[in-house]
Formats: sequence, C-alpha cells, structure tokens
Amino acid sequence: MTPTANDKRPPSQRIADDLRQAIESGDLTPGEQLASERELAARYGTARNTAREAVRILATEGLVVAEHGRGAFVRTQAPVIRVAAYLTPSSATGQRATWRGEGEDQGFQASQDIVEVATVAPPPEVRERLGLGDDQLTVVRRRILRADGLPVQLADSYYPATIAAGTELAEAKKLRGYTYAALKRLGIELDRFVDEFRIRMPSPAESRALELSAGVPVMRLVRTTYAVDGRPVEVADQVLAGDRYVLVYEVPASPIEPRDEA
Amino acid sequence: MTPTANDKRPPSQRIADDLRQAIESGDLTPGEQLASERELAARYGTARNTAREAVRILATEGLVVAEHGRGAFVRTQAPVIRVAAYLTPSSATGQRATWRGEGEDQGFQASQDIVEVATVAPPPEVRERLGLGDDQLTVVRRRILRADGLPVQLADSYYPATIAAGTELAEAKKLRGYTYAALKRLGIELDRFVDEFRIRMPSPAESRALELSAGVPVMRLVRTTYAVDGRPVEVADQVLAGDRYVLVYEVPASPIEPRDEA
DNA sequence: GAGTGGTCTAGACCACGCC
DNA sequence: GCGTGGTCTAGACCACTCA
Repeated sequence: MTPTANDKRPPSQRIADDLRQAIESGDLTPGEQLASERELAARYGTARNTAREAVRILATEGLVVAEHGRGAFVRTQAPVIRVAAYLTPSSATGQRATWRGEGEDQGFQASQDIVEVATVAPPPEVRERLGLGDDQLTVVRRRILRADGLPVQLADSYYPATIAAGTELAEAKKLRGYTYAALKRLGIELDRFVDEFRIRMPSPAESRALELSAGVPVMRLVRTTYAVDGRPVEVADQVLAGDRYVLVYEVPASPIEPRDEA
Repeated sequence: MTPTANDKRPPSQRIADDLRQAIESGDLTPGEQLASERELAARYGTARNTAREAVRILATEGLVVAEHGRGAFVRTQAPVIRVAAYLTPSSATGQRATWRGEGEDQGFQASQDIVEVATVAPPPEVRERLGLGDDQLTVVRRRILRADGLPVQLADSYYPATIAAGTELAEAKKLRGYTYAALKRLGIELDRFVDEFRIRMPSPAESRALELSAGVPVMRLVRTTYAVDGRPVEVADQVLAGDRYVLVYEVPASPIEPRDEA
C-alpha cells in the first residue's frame, strides 16, 4: 500500500522523480543541498549507486550540480547577460558595440584574455566560408570573454592571411576599438554579416575553458563578415556558455511577417 | 611502457577519450556501431560498468546514441531546419510566414498537431508578460510542429481570455493562415515582437514529446507580441529541438554596429 | 536464443572540502 | 578526521532487438 509498491519505475527513476518534484515545487530551493547519496540510499533502501544514479539524472537535466567533496546542490542560475537586439534597426540606438561597453550597460565587469594570435591553416568550415584554397593560411585571434571574471564566451576570429598578415590583427594585443574598426583602418568597408546559430553540448575542452557544470549546453555562433566588394573578410567562431546568456530581439511587426503560425 | 601505464586518467575516461578520438578522426563514422560494452570491458580489462561509463560520457556529450537491445552508435546529425533571417528587412522578401510554407521552401513535409486548446490560469512568466492580474485567465493553444513526421517544436501560445474567448482562437482547430491573421480579423493591429531566447537541457516531458536522445539540448523562445496600442496580446512559448535547427541571420553592416569586438 | 543496453547490489578505495 | 562525491569491481537479472 505504500507508494513504493506496484511502482513500475526503476528505483533510480523514482528517487530522481521525487527530487525533481521537490525542486519544482520549491521544497528544495536553488542553492540548497540535497541529501547525500548515502543518505538517499538508506532512505530508499537501495545501494548507494542507485541513489547516485538518481542524482546524476538530475545533473544531466541541469537541475542539480554535484560538487566533489561538498555535496549536490539545486542549481542556482548564473547571472545572465542579456544580449540586446543588435539585429534590429529600431533598437540600435544607444547600443554599445564592444564587450566592455556591454559590461558597462549591464553592470558587469567585462574583461578579455587573448589566448593566442597565430597564423594557421584554417579548419575546413572556416576555409570554406572564407573561400580559400587548400594551402592558404589565416590569422586567428583566440580570446576568452569574461563577465565579472567568469568566462562566458570563447571567440575565435579568422582572417585571410592575405589581409591580416603584418597588420595589427596579427599582433597578440588588444585592438583599439573592435575588429571592425581595425578592418576599416585597413581600408576594408563592411557590407553585411551572416550569422549561423546552433546549440549543442560542449566538448570537454569547451567545458573546461568555460567552467561549465554538467547539464549546461552551449550556443555556437559562426559569423561570416563580407566586405562591400563581396569578399568574405572574417569568420568569427563563438561558443557561448548556455546558462549565462539570454538573447533578446525586438522586431517591428511590419513590414516583416512572423515566420510561424501560432 | 604501454600507453596504459602511468596514465593518470581513470579507465572510464581513457576509454571515452579513445572513442572520442576515433570519432573525431573519422575512424568511427556517423551511424557506425561502437564495440559493445562487454567487448570494451574485455579489451581494456575493466568491469563492464567501467566501459559502460565511458559510453555514457560520450552520450551526454551528444557524440553517441545508445539504443536498447541494438547497440551504441555514433550520432548522425538529423536533417536540419534552417530558420531564415526573419529579423532583417533586407531579407524579408519572398519569405514564407507559415510552418507549411517553411516546409515547402526547405523541402520537408510540414505538419502540426493541435494538442490542446483550453482556457487556463497562465503560468507566472506568461501572466507577467501579458500584464494580467492574478485571477485573469488565458486561452492557450498547444501545438507540436513536425517536419517529415518528426516533432521539432513545441509551441504554446497564450492570449488574454478577454481577447480570445469565444473567438476562433479558442477553438481546437487549425486557423486560416496563422495566428497573426486571426488577430487581425479580431481588429488587432500588431506593432512589434519581443523575443527572448535561451537554451537548456530538456525536461523529461519535453524530451519525450520531441523524441530527443540523451545529450541534445533545446532552444526556448518566448515571444511577446504587442499591438499598436501598446497592449501585449500574445505570449508564445516555443521549445525547439536543439539538433534540428540552425538559425541563420543576415544582417546589414550599417547603420548597425556589431555588438562585439573580435 | 543470442547479443545488446538498462538497472541493480554490496561492497571497496580514492580525491576533495572543510573544520 | 570525517563526510562528501568519483571511480571501480564482479557479479546478477531484466528488457529489448533481431535472426
């Protein structure tokens, strides 16, 4: 007659469901510590591994973060960076064009590390978008953008070596203003960007670099920038921590029609 | 002297790294079956659980899909829906405004199921965005959008009952055209949309409804639609399968400045 | 029925955080 | 030193797929 009887779910699922329920109902609040694995195992009369499995289920759902030696905790969502509607003319007014400017607008301490500036054979994806041949090189600038010291974005920008070699773009120091100003100083006038946006789980390297906990996906934005003469001049490959960003767009209703019926 | 010796990594990590390496190098191609857990355990001289753990690591990274009774396979990426740059005036020309239209453009069979149309107390997030009081109701239209039969998006649209009650919006059948046309028929002229875009791991219910395998995140888009008189008239809460979408924007370089230095 | 992944047990030892 | 999560073992049985 106990709820445990004639319960088809495997015990690990049942424990996970109970914990999830407690989190969603607010019985367990963000930041609160869960019962330990040994404690859960005793409470449910299972082996420790079974209780452990339950906690893992919640971790991969992103509800819980386990910390070695400390315990498992209900995830507290990180402070979030709202990326303004940079796509729409109507909201472009007053908007900041640099990482530092965004930090000032949103009240976080923006910083960036330049990880590497090098001349390399580009990955196929980049080569293709830049329209380069097999043996042509690129200058890559690899950076980590931080908000209040916490890494939030990995940004690799590739330029054809024919454009960037020997210029300030190939030097491992911060640029005055932003890249687009640097390109302008090289006499390159920009025409348009094409952004391709995907999401996925991070690779171990990305997970480490962005200090992500289990159950946090990443956004990947590949931006190809074209000059007015039609040449692609930059491919930016950005990986954003999924729990630290909200993208906000404001779109005028006309003359554009929404894409979905609803 | 074997590579196994003085290897600091735990065995499960080592097996996972070897398999990941094989996948990334192309030794294991998408769709190809991995060695079974028992086989891996024998090969590496570990318990089956240890080999199993390795496969699980790759599954949560989204590299591998395990299928009960069949085996574990290198993930084949699903056919992807490219969502066009609906945000920019320059590319709005010729674009399709309905799900069916998008399917025609991209060569997939678009369909939708209306799961539920009901009058409900809205969730707090929706109530807030619609500017409703505690006791005010909404009409919700819950749908599943499919591409070639595969579910790709859960779309819940909420309307204040004061607007939608008794209208075609409150009926459980497909609308002529799309919602925005229906609103227009009610004499509501739209002004703008505000989109908030986040990503996260799916809940078990979402995972089931979208038929997601482990290691696939979702995109969540909350769109608030405002009428010309300033009233919010719709909140659309959309959950998109993360492995089935690419969002593509084309953005003119001027007069808008890019948001990041690079 | 053979082979696969899914779940579980009852232990063990290690690595880490904290007092 | 104690409590926590992280990893591992050597089994077992179940559930599923496929021939």
